[in-house]
Amino acid sequence: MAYWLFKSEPGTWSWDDHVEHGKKGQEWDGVRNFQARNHMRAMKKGDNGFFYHSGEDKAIVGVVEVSAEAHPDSTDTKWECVDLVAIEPLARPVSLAEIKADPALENMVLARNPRLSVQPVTDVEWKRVLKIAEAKA
DNA sequence: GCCAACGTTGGC
DNA sequence: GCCAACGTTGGC
Repeated sequence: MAYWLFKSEPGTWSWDDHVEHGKKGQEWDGVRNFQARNHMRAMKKGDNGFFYHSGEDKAIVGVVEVSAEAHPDSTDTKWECVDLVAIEPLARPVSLAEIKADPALENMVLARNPRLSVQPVTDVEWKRVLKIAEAKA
């Protein structure tokens, strides 16, 4: 099982928007970046990911699951996307500042390159973020 | 194939 | 609202 992180502006597409789509899944469309696309191609059905809000929130807010592997983006078939289902919100959002302040997470892609819209997350980082959320909930 | 210019993103 | 960083594009 691999872990990922999906970044979105809440004004454009928020966690709440995603939850409303329920269990049928939702295309993670609009990605126009080669690195991000490569990460999506590597995803397998059942992989988990974090949902991160950029802009005002700057925090990881929820957990999603890959419900369909990479396929052409219906908004632009030259690109590809995966489908995601919202699983559950974190016990409490974990902010970018907290991630940067945690020595165990300082090498997270999110801290080093916040502009990449789809990122890999290691097992260690995944567990650490969940622990922080639960510890301070 | 390289490199400069440009546009976009996102944190501050 | 500003500025720095990054990725992409296009000219050579």
